[in-house]
Amino acid sequence: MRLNLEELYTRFRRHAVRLTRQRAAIYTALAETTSHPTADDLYQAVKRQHPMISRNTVYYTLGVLRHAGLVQEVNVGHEVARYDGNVMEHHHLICLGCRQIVDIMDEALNELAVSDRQTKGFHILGHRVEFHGYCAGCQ
Amino acid sequence: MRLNLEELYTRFRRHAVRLTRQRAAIYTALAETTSHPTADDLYQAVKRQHPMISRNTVYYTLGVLRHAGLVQEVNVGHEVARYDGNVMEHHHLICLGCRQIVDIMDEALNELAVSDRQTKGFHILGHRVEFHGYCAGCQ
DNA sequence: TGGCTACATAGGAATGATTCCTACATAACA
DNA sequence: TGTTATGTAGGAATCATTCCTATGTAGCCA
Repeated sequence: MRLNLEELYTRFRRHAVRLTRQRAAIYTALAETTSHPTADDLYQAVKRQHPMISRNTVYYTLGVLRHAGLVQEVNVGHEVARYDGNVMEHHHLICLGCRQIVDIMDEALNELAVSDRQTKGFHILGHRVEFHGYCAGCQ
Repeated sequence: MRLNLEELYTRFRRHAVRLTRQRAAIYTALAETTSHPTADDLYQAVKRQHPMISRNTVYYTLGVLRHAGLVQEVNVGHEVARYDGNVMEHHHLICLGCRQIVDIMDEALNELAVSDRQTKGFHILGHRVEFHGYCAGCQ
């Protein structure tokens, strides 16, 4: 997905996030990939255009974007945090071989619920599903 | 669930894990709670009986038990790793307030599958579901 | 359009869970 | 009971992430 400046400006404005060159670069890098990069992947990518950018800015920005709902954090087990520019409700396939993460858009999964007997008095707001296995290349 | 020594001995034997005082203490502490403690929680608990135990032993032992399938790691977002002595197939409720984790045993969740259109060539071996919300106390 | 001000950034230091290293101890088997 | 492979303690190292702070700048207002 290619993003132009107006679109970027509108999105940030809508979520009350101040737009800077660094933020534009970080968000664009993330929104244009489906590979669920780590903070450091993004730092390395953005550094090509912004050699002076600091890792701290990347972390701080990801935090801001996440709070604003422009970005999601995806965690595979206890590994390094990875990020997802796709904020529509969706779930993940995780390859146990190459650790790649693939999005699944599936209405049935989105509508999943726990049986009342099992909610243990919780007020449930959302859920996450991850499937583990081996991708075509790793089988 | 109370564990006696014979039972412990049988379980470890069955999974080809060498039994030591430290391992017995760590595994027992974990198997007798449903609170999904962290490695440090277990270290603190076990230290009462074994003042000389090292944190390293706790980490190393949890690794061994996990590989042997006697213990599971549970990860909530990007927080500290937590452990679960319940190795039957099950899923989790997570409280966004107090961060407690509650087990859900639910056949329907265990049998969840992705629609074929969505497997993207993956050979799927298992899945995890976590529900997020607020527990009775935190609402 | 220029100036103000609250918020961003860079860069380095600090944190803290986890892992690594290694000398000593001990469970399990013969 | 002795041997040996494996476990343990303790301290050092790692490394993703967060904290600190001086300087820079986006966005608003006159």
